[in-house]
Amino acid sequence: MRNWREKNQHLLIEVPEPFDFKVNLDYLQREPNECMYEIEADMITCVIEINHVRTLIRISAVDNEYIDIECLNGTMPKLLADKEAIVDYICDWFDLDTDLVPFYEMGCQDPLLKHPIESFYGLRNIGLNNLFEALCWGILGQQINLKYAYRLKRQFVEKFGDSLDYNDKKYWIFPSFDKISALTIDDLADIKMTTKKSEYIIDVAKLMKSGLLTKEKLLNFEDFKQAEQELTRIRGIGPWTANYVLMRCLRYPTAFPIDDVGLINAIKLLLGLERKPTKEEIRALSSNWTNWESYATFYLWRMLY
DNA sequence: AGCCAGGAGATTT
DNA sequence: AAATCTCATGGC
Repeated sequence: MRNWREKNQHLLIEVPEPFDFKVNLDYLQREPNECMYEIEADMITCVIEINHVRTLIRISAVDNEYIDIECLNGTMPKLLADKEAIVDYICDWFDLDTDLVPFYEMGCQDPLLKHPIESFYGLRNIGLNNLFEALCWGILGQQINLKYAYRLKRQFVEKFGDSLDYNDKKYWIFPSFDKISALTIDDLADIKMTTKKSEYIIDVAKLMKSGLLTKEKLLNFEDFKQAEQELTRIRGIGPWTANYVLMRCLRYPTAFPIDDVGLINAIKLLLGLERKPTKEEIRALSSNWTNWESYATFYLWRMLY
């Protein structure tokens, strides 16, 4: 676990090097319709669940040396284990335990990664800690533009999620698989995702409720290919969604959504191509990214959005 | 107005 | 196996 300490009801986590809080904050606030957290005055406010207790936290940075976590409403847990759980959550979310130096050493000589690395130096692969949320977000976002995907997510969250109120604002908690598993397609009808997507999301919720699909299980595979296979066996989860979730939630460094249009368009942009690169061309261009495919994808996406 | 969107499953060839 | 169709709505 990273070094951290408590001071005046705040938790202070030492950040790794390289890390740039502002760059990560810019990533988090790139979408105005994001509904899972609020960002104001360089502070992130959101709800996290620690041992089934909902805690409203505010995250900021102290001179880019510490990440500062304040528990609002006097919700700082008493137990050391719960404080550590908050620290763990933040380390996971901001991917603080990955040593980025080898990525930058590789990437600074890579024709595709050179520019993104210079532009977003200190950016981490910001995660989606909640597996159900990551799966829903992946399924819901298939084959639609991102703006619309964020609208669908907001509708889904505001209809089926809970929220905490603080200073006249609502802070949302992503709907639980427990709740969604009990729904029918009709319940999801006024959220305008396709009927198929509604089916897939309810089925995934049922699978998670059954206990057959857990983060622990997906993390315990030797090889990410096995985890990928475990996911793609599920209806509605193809290679793109599987790799997206393995990258953003399970954090397999070799996860690589190679068919992603964002990745394709970022490469097209960076190389100034008239047409989209083929899959074979992308394979060739990414051949030196071994064990950093996930980070490379994240940085290339950032060039577009 | 018309193509495209951070795809996947089903169907046809 | 590989190509094609369908889902379906909105962004630009």
